[in-house]
Amino acid sequence: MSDKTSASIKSTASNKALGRPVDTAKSAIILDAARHEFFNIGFAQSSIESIAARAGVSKVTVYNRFKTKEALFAAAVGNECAVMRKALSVEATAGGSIRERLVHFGMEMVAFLWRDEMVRFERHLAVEVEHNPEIGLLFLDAGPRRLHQALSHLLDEAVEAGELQIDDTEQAAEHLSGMIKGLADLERRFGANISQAKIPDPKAKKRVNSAVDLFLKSYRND
Amino acid sequence: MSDKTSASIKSTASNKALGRPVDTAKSAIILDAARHEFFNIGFAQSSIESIAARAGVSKVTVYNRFKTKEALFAAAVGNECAVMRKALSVEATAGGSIRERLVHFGMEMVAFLWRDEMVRFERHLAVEVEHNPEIGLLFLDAGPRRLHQALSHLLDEAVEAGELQIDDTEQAAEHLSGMIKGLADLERRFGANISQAKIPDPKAKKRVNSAVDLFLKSYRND
DNA sequence: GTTTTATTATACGGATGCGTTCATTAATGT
DNA sequence: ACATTAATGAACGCATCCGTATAATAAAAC
Repeated sequence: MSDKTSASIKSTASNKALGRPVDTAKSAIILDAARHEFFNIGFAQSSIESIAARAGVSKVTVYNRFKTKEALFAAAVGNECAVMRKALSVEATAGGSIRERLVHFGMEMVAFLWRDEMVRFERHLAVEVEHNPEIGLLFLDAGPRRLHQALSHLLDEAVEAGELQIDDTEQAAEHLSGMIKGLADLERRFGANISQAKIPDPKAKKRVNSAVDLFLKSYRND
Repeated sequence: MSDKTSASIKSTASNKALGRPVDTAKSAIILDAARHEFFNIGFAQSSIESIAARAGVSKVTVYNRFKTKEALFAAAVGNECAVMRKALSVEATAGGSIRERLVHFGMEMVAFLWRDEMVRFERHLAVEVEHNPEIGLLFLDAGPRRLHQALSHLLDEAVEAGELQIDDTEQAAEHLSGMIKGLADLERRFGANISQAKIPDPKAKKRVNSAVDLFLKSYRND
């Protein structure tokens, strides 16, 4: 992807490229501007010109880094997914009782999903998946599947520690995360503007707690 | 909405309107064509001209019935929601054991949600909600909230019949439907093309059954 | 200075599409 | 026949925007 540094095969041992060097910082700035436009007003409504303007960059520069508008969109999605990966990898659930750990996981998950940017990202991404299925898989691998693995792993550890008794931890993880999202997930995606209340979802605490209750009532080892 | 029949206040007792009558069938045809375009390729990608062509109608006729493109979209959404209401009202869950009834409900729900048209409808609707929150509420009232009420009602009846013991049936309904959708809901929205397998979701049966199992393990009255 | 490359500003060709206008034709009544 | 309204077809003004091209400027090495 970045083989522009070794410009010519016949070049001498001098690694330095000739002429004005590429401003590497600009790519990230462009991607950030693209993220802002694409996931706030959508792919079709966004224009390369406005993205370039927001990035403080010429339109031609954008085209020099990204072949086409769709390529820029795909790159922006990839970038967001990379950010998501990082955010989800820090999420090492701390100690406490199994109930506390599960509730903590659930509340973290809700807080993560109910963010305004996340809602908009999901919305605009879902539409473009129809036109470009790869970006959908990119997101699934970076977000949901990763979260699911993390929860499954948490359950596995609890099973090994003798706290829970579960045959199929992956199935159990799917059930728990499904309950945590619940009907509220639809309200999140189709309901009135999200970012009006400070708390992402006022009923989240109750929902997560009762979900964990129901979960533990069956799986707790006692 | 249809006060064009009583054209003039000063008109005589003759109810019949003057001149060529409006072809009332055309509105439905236009809405159907609009549905096809809007929910397959999206609002921005759809053009009034192509919708009119698909409907076998002049572009001007479309503008005569619907003031603007956005109004046409909103009307198409309303129409789809009306269809959804009808489809969901027929869903009188038949008899059988409580387990059978819940599994039946779950499988019907999955079959309904996993349809290709439903997936695309959700996708394209969710994006436009950002620009027009009303249509989101229209959908929520016609679909998810209605489904939730139906399930809650089913649970209420089972509680009254002594089959289940539940404090908060609405919360319980939310948990059950959440488990039924599970992680697969995300695969549905962001995964590879849906309509390749005949069965909507190959793991649906297992997921629904285990969800009902977990549900009944806590709430069954025995 | 010169050379080389990156970047900008500007303009262009080509296409699309909304919403409107106008003249014409079609379908009803009287 | 006539009057009246619906609907069509075609064109228009206006705007947006992708992707490209061109001339000028900026930043580095020599």
